[in-house]
Order: sequence, then structure tokens, then C-alpha cells
Amino acid sequence: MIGGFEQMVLLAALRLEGGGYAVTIRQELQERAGRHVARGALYTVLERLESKGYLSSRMGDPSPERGGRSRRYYKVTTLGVNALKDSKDAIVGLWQGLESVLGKIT
Amino acid sequence: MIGGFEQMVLLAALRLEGGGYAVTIRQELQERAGRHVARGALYTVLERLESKGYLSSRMGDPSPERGGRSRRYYKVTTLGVNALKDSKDAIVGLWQGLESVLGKIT
DNA sequence: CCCTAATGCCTACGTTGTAGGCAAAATAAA
DNA sequence: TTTATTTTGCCTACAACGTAGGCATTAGGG
Repeated sequence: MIGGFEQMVLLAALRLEGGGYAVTIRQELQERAGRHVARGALYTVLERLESKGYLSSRMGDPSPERGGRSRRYYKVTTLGVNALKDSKDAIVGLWQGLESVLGKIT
Repeated sequence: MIGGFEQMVLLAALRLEGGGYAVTIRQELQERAGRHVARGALYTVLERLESKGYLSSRMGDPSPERGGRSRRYYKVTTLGVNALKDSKDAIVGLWQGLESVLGKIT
């Protein structure tokens, strides 16, 4: 089973379609999910996701900018996509029909 | 921030509208999310959610069945509902528009 | 060359996830 | 009334995930 934060990282990487690396993935999380993550934290998660086979990575060429060190680009694997589907199905099953109950309490 | 599994437990409890206890919540998780959980594991999570203020509990009267020990019923608090809303917003933001990308890969 | 900027990675620890087994409480059976 | 069986709650221990600070590496600018 995939963790909640891993799921988010995977989704961010998926949206960037193989062209994302740590910095852009981090931005994605910040902007789309309003979630702040320390840089180091993200690298740890990316590494774990790759070791589980949900992500694959490749080193790019250095970019012609100041401090433009080579970036590690991440791509979601088929296994990763399936994991995302599963976790989505699980959460959707639990949410189904709950909007009304939510309103009843709020 | 609330964890992924805690979120599921909270949703199961929410659906049962205060009339759920460990056994029924566990069934809910199994049936709606296809998620098997050991009994002990669930009690731990319920306890943690209550200590964080996302759940409140009350002991019921014994039921007139064989082994009908008193049950601890759980109810999602306002704080819990808000936590659910937040986590939903975060994940929805990341999923938005991704169904097409998902299909492109599959 | 030294400085600064961008990125990757190591290390350590707090939090959440998971389950096995024991204990208690209640009825059924003997 | 004693013993067995069932249902449920809870304790304990460990694995996995979440989180961040700081160091290292590589690149261009002065």
C-alpha cells in the first residue's frame, strides 16, 4: 500500500510527464496542494518511490545557468500509475455519498 | 497534517454517523475501500485520532448477545470534518485534469 | 581562483501504519 | 454455579512513511 504523501508526489510527477525534477515537483505540491515540503524530505520520498518501482529516473545534462547542475528527472512507471489508481479507487469508495453527511454537520 | 489511513478511518466513522464502533468501521473499510486491517491496528488508529481531537467516543450499553461486551462508539468531531475537507482539497487539486494523462499511459 | 547559486544526497528522528496476543465482559452450556 | 465460548477492547512492539537540516557537488560570474 502506498502512503498519502507518496501519492501526492507521484501525482505531481505524473502531471509533469517525465519532465519534472525535485524543484518543479516541489513547486507543484506547493501550488496545487498547498503543501510545503522541505527539499531534503522530498528527495527521500523520491528515492523510496523509485526503489519501490513506482518512479524511474534519469540524469539530464547540465543546464546553461548559473549553478545549473545536472537534474534528476522522474517519470511515473506503469506500476506507479496502477498504485495511483488503486489508492484513488479506495478513497473514492469511502467518499461516495458523503458530501451530504458532511453538509449536515457543517 | 492527517495521514492517509487515518483519513480512511475518519471517513468510515463519518459514514456511520456516530453509530460505528471498531467492528463496523472495520467492515466499512473492507467493503468500501477493499482494505483489510487487523483489529489491533484499527484500535491504535482510533485511539490516536481521538487524542488528536478528530474523533470522540462513548461507551455503549452491553448488547444482549453472546459475548455482547460494551462497545465504544466513535463520532467525528468538527475538527475531524475540517481535517477531512483539507485533505480532500489537497488531493483533488493534484488529481485535477490528470485523468487524461492517466489514460495516455495506460 | 574564489564566490555564489542550483541541485543532489546523507543522516537522523518524529509520526503513522500494522499486527499479534492478552484481558475483560457478557451469554450459553454443563 | 462453574466452565466454555464469543465479542470486543486494549497493550506492546516494530515496520514503514513523513520531515527536515546540513553537507557535498557542479556549474557560471567576477
